[in-house]
Amino acid sequence: MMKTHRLSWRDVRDEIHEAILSGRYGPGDRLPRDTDIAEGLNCARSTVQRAMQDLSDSGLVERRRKGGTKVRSEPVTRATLDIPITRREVEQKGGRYGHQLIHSTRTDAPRGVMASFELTKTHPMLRVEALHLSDGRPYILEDRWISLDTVPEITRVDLTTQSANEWLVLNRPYNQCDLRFYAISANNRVADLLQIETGAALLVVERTTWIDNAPITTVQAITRPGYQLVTRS
Amino acid sequence: MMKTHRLSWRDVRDEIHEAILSGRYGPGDRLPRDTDIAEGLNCARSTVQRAMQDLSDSGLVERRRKGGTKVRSEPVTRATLDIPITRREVEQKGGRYGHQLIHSTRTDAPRGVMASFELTKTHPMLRVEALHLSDGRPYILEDRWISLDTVPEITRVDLTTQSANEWLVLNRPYNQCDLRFYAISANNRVADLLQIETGAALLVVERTTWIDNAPITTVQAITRPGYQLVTRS
DNA sequence: AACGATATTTTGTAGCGACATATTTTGTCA
DNA sequence: TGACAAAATATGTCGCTACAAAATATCGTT
Repeated sequence: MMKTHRLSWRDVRDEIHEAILSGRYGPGDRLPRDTDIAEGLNCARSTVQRAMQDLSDSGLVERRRKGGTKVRSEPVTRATLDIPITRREVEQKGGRYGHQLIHSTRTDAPRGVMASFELTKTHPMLRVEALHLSDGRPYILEDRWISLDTVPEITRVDLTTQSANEWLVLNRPYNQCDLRFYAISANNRVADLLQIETGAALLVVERTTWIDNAPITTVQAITRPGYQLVTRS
Repeated sequence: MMKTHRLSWRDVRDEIHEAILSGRYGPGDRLPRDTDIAEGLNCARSTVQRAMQDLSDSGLVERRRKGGTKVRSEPVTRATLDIPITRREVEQKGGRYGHQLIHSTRTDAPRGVMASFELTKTHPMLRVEALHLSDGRPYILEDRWISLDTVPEITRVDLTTQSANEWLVLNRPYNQCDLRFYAISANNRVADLLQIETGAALLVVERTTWIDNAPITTVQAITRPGYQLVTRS
């Protein structure tokens, strides 16, 4: 007796995925309900559920209670990025990490920073500018604002020894994180600090983090020319 | 009788997350095994499993069979990006979408394209340059290479009517996708096509897709100045 | 026909049990 | 001591059941 190999939820997922790719179900179409698919494939509904959840997470289908499962009519490319702490990133690429504090100042949040945090009232902050180095050469220039209300102890940290990036990641984990990526032209000051030509195109990674809706930090990381962000495999 | 509210896996996840944030478990520490946590919280192991899986997906902990669950010693920021088809993106922002074919040529893949696909042999391709417009103004300039082996029917598609971007996404779904982001300075040709100043800093999104390891397309999308990529909320 | 209450349907989630699988630890033998 | 085999252990997965929650469909009333 041929013992038919038990289906894994990945198999089920790929089966459904395949059915969509092959055009059996087009954008906007409704798929059969989980129990029917389960019966058709001879597996448990929980297996179909897991498969569907995965397809839903990856943006291929949309599920609604009672409404059933539909193929997304406007497909999206959904990608996941890993952004490690900078020291780790440099070391992973085989460089020797270093960092350099440029200055650290107490001041209230300006307009742009308040907007990043969605704040309405003035908020005391520590502004820290620092340079991350790889093999002694400038790698990333960061302009960071840290909430003194949420992270008062930052004033007692020696930011010349440990970068604010590293101290925060290790000591102040966050709940919520917004990222944005864009390009800028190096102005004279940035070019000088990064030791590059004025006007060079640079990728900027802006990150804002909160814990339980309380602002922690927002940072604008200006990368050196040629820097690339790549999705994880 | 106090009806103790049944714990959801999200509650369990948050509980564990909290335990890590509060420092009860530091980077590199091993967490108790699932069954013990389940007993401690008075829920089923499957609930803890789901919670742990989520924490593992979000990069906070690492799990290994027999090895147990450990708090990641090198934390990462993990973010998810949605990249819609360009027409959709323009319309969502309230613009009127248009596109314009610049040229379309049959030719073998050059070095860079072969590298993107990890190809070793020459490969026939269709190179398509096109401009996406928002309210009649240049929005994204794309330089695309399409595999004629994998997608031969592209030669019969009228790319002046429908953009290659849209036709491919709707007709040739992919299995695997690599993305990379970087910044470039507009050269004369790019500046001319996008109607901007030479030397402006532009964000580039490069995307390469496969189906079952067969190359489909690779595209370099050069965005107009000020363009930002934002993580989904 | 319009509205609101109620029933129905479909997905979402929790619990339990059983096995599968990967990895480490231990044990055995040369 | 080293190499290999076997046992132990923690997570991973599947099936099943029961119930919860959300969205839609239905029906009765005005």
